[in-house]
Amino acid sequence: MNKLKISCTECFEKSYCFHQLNQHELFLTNESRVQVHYKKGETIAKQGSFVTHILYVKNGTVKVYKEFEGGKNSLIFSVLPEGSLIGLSSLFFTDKFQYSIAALDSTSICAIDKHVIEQIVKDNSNFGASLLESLNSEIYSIRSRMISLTQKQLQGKMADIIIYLAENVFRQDEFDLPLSRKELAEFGGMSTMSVVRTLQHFIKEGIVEENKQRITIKKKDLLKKISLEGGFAK
Amino acid sequence: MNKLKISCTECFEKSYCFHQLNQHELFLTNESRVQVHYKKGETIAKQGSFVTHILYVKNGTVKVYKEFEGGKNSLIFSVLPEGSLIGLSSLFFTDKFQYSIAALDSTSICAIDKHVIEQIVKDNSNFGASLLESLNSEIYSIRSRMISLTQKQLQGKMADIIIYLAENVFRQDEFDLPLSRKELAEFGGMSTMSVVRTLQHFIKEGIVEENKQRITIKKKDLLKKISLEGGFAK
DNA sequence: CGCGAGCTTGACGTTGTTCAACTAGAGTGG
DNA sequence: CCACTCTAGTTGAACAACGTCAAGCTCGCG
Repeated sequence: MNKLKISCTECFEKSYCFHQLNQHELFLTNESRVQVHYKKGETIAKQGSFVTHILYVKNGTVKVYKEFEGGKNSLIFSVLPEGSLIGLSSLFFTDKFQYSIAALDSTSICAIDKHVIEQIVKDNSNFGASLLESLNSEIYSIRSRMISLTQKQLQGKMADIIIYLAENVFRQDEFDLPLSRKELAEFGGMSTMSVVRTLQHFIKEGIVEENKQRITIKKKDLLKKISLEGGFAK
Repeated sequence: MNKLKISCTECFEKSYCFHQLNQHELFLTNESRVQVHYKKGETIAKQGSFVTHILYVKNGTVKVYKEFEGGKNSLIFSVLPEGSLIGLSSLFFTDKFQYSIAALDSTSICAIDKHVIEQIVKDNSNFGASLLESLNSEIYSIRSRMISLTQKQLQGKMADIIIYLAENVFRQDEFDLPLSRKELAEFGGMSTMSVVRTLQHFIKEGIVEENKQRITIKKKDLLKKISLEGGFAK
């Protein structure tokens, strides 16, 4: 039991929100906690099903996405690295997942009972405040993506995606791309073909390199410039 | 003083979050409260300036929008009716407005000191919980708009805008349109010309009527169908 | 009565998608 | 170890959607 508690404490080191919890509260979350492992590509949560738990990405990478009728295309809202919490946006709001979640890599998830979290919010207002901060950061991020998707041309969107992955997900300019061309398209609100062409263009220009799955950003300044100018570069 | 307190209580009747406040807390908000009136078209807050207050729309209608370099075009994130709170998404997060706010109608705003609100969050966790609910509702709404703007064609987007205004802003199928064609375009992520054409098409089909500024939805089912099918109707 | 801003319309150009054919590489079974 | 297949990626050409340009219109207002 004590061992579990320590484990839970370590688990939350990467998540700022949980720094607000005291020992007792960590004990409660730990009590209600279940850890599950997913392989690349597996569905973690399905849009429409019940949200009984808040999910913590212990390690791995996941995508949050909306599925549409017909089943073919989707819209990926976010790609999240380890240390992320999923489902906060259902707190006090809905008991159904509005979106689906899938593993992009081999991924470990800790599931914590949603009611336990909601109860802690009511007991510990600092925790609530830090959740507010976290959600506001999420709102800011969604709106930024919305600007990218609605105001920019292909090259600008593509640049934004690469910058997003480098800065928010992997935190370095070289990383293994966990998304297929099709998924990149669903992330950028464009067609698969356009992703291919735009990426190919970036590679030919020496802006990025691709080696197997490994992406290296070679000209970050130029990439940022393309992002700003929406793709009208030159 | 007592009179002011009553006024503040009434003022918040439309805003669910403030139901959580006790008499003392309502007194505090009231103490720090300033009421300002804006004419149609006036800027209430400017992107980049300091957020010192949370704004409550006492009456009127406002738009929240992102301005871009060059100054010509913008992206309207939301159109908010009376009873809305603006600036919640800056709580515990940023001290600058990320976006601008302007009056679409003759509008009265109550400004409440942000630090007072943040303090109340720390004292009253029910208030925090209800803010979480409110923000989560906002996240849901932003994502819905994101889907509309990225996945649908002109007709689908236009249908979504009309439905949004009817259901979320005016709460009836007949209302005075507070947005110019240009603003509708900025709301739908499309060009002014496309707004004109699409609206005109809807009018010719008898889906909506326009009389002066007054919009009347005549075939709501068809409008919803167009929204669902993304504009590929028929 | 004339002016100007917002609205409308058509013709045209650009951007990005679709379709279809082709290629490369990974996994499978003989 | 080699076909064999299957999927993901690539490429070009035709096409559709949407934006841009330019001109004319309407209506409120001085």
